[in-house]
Amino acid sequence: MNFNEIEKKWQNYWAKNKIFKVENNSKLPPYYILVEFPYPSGSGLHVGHVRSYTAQDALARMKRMQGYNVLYPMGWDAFGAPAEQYAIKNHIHPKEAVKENIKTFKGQMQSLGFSFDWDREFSTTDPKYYKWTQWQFLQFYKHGMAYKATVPVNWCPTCKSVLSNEDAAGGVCERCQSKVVQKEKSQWMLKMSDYAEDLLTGLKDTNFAERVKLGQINWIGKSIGANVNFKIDGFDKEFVVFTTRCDTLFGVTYCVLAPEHEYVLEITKKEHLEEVKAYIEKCSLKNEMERTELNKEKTGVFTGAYAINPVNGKKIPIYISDYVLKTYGTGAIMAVPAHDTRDYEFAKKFAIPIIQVLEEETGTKHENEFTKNSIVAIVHNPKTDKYLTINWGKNGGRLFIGGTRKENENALDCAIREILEETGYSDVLLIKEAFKINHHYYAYNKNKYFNIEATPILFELKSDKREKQHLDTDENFEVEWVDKNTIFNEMKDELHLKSFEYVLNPGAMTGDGIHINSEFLDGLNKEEAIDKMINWLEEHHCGQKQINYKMRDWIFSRQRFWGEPIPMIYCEKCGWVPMKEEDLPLLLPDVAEYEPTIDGESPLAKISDWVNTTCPKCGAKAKRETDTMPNWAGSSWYFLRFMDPLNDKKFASMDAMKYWNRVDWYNGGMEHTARHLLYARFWVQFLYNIGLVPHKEMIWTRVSHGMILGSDNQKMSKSKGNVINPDDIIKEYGADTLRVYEMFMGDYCQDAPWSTESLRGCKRFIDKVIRLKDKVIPSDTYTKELESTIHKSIKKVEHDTYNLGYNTAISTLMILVNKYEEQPSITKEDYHLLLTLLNPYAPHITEELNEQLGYKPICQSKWPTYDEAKTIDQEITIGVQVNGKLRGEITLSLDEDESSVKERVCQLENIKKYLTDKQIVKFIYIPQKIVNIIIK
RNA sequence: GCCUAAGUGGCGGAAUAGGUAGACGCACAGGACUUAAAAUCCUGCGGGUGUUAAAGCCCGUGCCGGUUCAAGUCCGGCCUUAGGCACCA
Repeated sequence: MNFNEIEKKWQNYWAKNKIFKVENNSKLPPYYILVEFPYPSGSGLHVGHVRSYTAQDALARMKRMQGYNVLYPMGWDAFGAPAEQYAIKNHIHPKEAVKENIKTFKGQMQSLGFSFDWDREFSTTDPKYYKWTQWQFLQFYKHGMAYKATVPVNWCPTCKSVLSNEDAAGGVCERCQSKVVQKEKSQWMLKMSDYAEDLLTGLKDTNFAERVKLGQINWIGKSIGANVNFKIDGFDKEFVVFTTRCDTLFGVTYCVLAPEHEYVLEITKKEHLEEVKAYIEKCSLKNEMERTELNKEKTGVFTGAYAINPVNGKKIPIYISDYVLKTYGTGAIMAVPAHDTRDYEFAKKFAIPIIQVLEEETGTKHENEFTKNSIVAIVHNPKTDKYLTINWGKNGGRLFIGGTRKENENALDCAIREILEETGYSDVLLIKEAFKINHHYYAYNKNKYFNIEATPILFELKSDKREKQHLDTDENFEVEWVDKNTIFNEMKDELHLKSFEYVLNPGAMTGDGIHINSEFLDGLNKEEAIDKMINWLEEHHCGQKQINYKMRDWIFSRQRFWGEPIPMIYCEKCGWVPMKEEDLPLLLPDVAEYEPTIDGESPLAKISDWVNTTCPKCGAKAKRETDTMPNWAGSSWYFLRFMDPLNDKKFASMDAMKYWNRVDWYNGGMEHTARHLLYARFWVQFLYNIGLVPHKEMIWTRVSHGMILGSDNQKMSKSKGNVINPDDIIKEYGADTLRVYEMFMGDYCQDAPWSTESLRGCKRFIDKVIRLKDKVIPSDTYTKELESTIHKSIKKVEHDTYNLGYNTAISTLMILVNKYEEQPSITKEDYHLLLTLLNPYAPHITEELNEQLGYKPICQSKWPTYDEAKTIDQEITIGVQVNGKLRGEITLSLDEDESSVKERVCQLENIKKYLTDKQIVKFIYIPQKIVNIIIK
């Protein structure tokens, strides 16, 4: 019998006997394994799907054998743009296309032997399913969580269509290459922002990987700060800015409004109006990512208007610039160029003043410090690219020129004077003055602690003109020109090094420090100053503490045909009225045209029979909402439906959900770990709050798998011709080989390129397993020589299958097979054990061989147990190092004490020669790990 | 640009909590079996040095630096690649 027949045979056995069908009221402990249900595209199952389904299938099969009631369901996420595009192109109804694709997908999945409970299958496009998606939308609406709002969207004027940022990349429509504009559109929104805090705190009730949690945290983007009110000079108006750095308010030198800010045109002075309008026009062509790119040249225009800084009454200019977004914060910012990178660049470009209000602190603070102002002068010679230093040798090392400012002397004069006095150079040109540094140090010659405010100043040497130095008697140093590397290698002084860094890398000072030029904040650090400033703002009624989230409300409308219709009706008199729940589902009409209308409305808008209806409230003529839901809607709660898929009274009964408890293990692609997961959690939390699900978090562990790339290390795509079709592989090598290979190919969480050669290696492995059958002798115990290996293998395969170590589980099995091969014969029990361990990965061939031995089917048997005592070796070989270098190895018994180990180690030939004439400083023995002898 | 990962032989990748780097597999080379090929089996396989052969020695986990008796693993800085960045799903 060939492998294709064997596979068919067992697939039929599983299906006929409903082996994988699960009941909701089992006495066995429940275990819910979920893989993201696929989007059934026209191109069929991808080898990437096979990877994650196999991995979770192995887990499901093992868990079942371990006595769990395992729910491992599968369904179809079939609404969305690709199906619609496919339908338009091929002149076939999306419903038909989806039906066909599902058939293909399901057939492929069955040919791989996945142990899904097919009795729970559904598609998001089934009216019986989307009825509940619509019903849940109505709950959002009824609880004030769904509302209409006008939001900007990418709009292609040629295609008359809304575009994603991806399709509008570079400001050009992907399909027709015309310029994309931003257009305001009225859309249904879900108030996800209300759940920002809950979505953050809920993470502690999950077992998501740390990086998955971080993804969620960053998407939510919580920042604590303040809203500050700025009055507009000459207007009876004020605007609000959100800032996380209200401690820097004294350093504000301008403000920026988003180009779309409502006040812009009103406050702009006549002579600036034209320029401002042109700028707004230009911004409307850019999408958000282009606007906020940090390394792009800053642009903006002055409005001619001024705002009043509430802390000191200073007038500051108001600009508009595209780096400020209307959708984040309040759509307006205060700019502190000294302490914000983007503001710094903007200020430099527009020659706006920069006021330092925070000084970085270096050195260590001490009691009874003397204070003074000083400079660090750095002189660069452009001809030689060297810097002027003074070298104190042993008495202080290499430094730049430093000095104390005399009374009424400014930093620049001081620096020039000190350069002359200490080095004699007199012809220097000021390049720049960097931010001041607050430095603490101890002066040995004066036996005093100092706290100085130092200004780093960069000069360029104009000529070699040099006068006589004016040195004090204790100033005993060499004047030396050195290059950059020498400075980094030899200069140890923190202040001088920091000064060098400041003058070399211009930019804002964004770190912590102590405040200066800030009246009541002077001397405080960042955190203290933020608290104090918030209090001050609240006391003076010009601002208050504010928590801000980057996460925005969910735009829930799509102007497309192939999605769940939004069950809302617009009545001239009553406004938006929800459909009656008993009238659900609101079915998608059968039509032949799915193209959007010329004004960008959903195709549904053209179907007047469908659109025109009556108001559920007053009975007057009314119109249906013609937008549909996004693809994310159906996938936000499907895992709940799997718990109770046939329920026609509820989306899922509380009893069923309580039995299954939650998703124990959720597997999906890396690309879904941020958004899909967040939407699903939001949806569940809402349902929880209105009492419809048992937990606030219904997903416990989330795992993300890596992609399978083409053999050229590129993403598989038709155009690159590197696509592998699982059907071809199954036909030529068998489903078991494909499954084993995909589990063996690499770290499950990392991308891995396809290799047909490696696949053949896995085929050879399976052939070896088959050949082992010829060595089987009848006996019901393990072969003595294999016992330890067998127990270790059970332990490792079990552990690895549960901990994403599928590749090492397979390699353990390969090692086990190699060990079996070394034996002259193996027992029936040895062989049965191997087949059982391999079964989750290669379920068909193992069942077949197992049956030939006369055992009952593995899928109806128990997982083997191991004896911990038999997994521990009585002797272990460890490495012996001398001074950390491996010089030999030694085999020790577990209970050997350190002195005996030491004695034996020192007798080793290769160790002895290192020990002669040397003294053992330290003898390190870490049992079961290493011996390290430190000698001198 | 921002966020999150990853970088180890010719290749895919192993390495529990810092303890013998390269498990397992692929490719390759040599040999056995065969009229021959395939299949199978045996041996070798990071680089250098050394030797009749070996032992041994030196270097080696993207780059630069640090901590430690000991670093692929921890810390600081950089480079490269991949994924996400709100209408692809």
